[in-house]
Amino acid sequence: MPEQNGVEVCEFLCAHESVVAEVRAHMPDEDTLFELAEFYKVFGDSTRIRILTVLCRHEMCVCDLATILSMNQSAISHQLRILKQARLITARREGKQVFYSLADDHVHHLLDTAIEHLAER
Amino acid sequence: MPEQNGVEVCEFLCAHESVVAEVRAHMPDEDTLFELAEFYKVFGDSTRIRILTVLCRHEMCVCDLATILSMNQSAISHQLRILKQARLITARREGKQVFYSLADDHVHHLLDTAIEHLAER
DNA sequence: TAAACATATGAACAATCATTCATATGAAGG
DNA sequence: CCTTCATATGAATGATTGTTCATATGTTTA
Repeated sequence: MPEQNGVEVCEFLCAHESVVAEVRAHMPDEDTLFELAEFYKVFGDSTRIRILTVLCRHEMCVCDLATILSMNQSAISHQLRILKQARLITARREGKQVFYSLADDHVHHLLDTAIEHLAER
Repeated sequence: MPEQNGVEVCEFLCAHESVVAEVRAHMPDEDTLFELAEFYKVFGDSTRIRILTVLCRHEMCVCDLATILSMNQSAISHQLRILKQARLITARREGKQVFYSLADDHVHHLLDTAIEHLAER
């Protein structure tokens, strides 16, 4: 049994009191952790990952994205909106078309390392 | 209008053919991108992020986690299973209790940088 | 071995979310 | 202006998922 200041067994809910207290004191605030989860959630969809991967190579208009990913225009537009709200991509209108690209090098780098990481597995 | 090998307007679905062809040729395969999305999906839930944040500081048994996060034991157990399947955490049984901890330093580092990154915003 | 305790798990439910369909907005060209 | 084309968006739908409840598994102790 690991001892933590002599407290080793459950009290009410089996709490190792001192450890619980210590961890609680150092927890980042709820809002930050929620935001963090929301940020990851955006990456947690294969359509959005595919869009980002494409934009990693080249800026792209909506219908080209739809062609490449074999999905209809509406679905792509909806996902682009989510990516834009998360500030991962930016839009540039040129006549009738709208060209999307990665928001900054940081997103680019984030994607590159993620793909590398997967390749290593 | 940006020109791509002279093709600048939509054909069937407004495709800038050469760019589409070039991007298609360099796309990582679907399975890899799907896996990547699945990986991020695990981080895309605030309960799981909170669990990981706690384990970042200290290994922890299930009921202590439940206490800290003010959730019932079953909910925690379900989420721990998901984190374990994703190889983000490992379990160590000690008598009646099971202690969970981060799988390796890589996960630890990944979390630290993520929280840092959010703080900067 | 029976009881108590910590954890795991299956089923059910509610909530969230991605996609589709229909339609609206906004720009270019006749 | 009216039409055509590219994109955006609201509503509806089907699928996925987090949590809860009830219960099972596995371990210790009386």
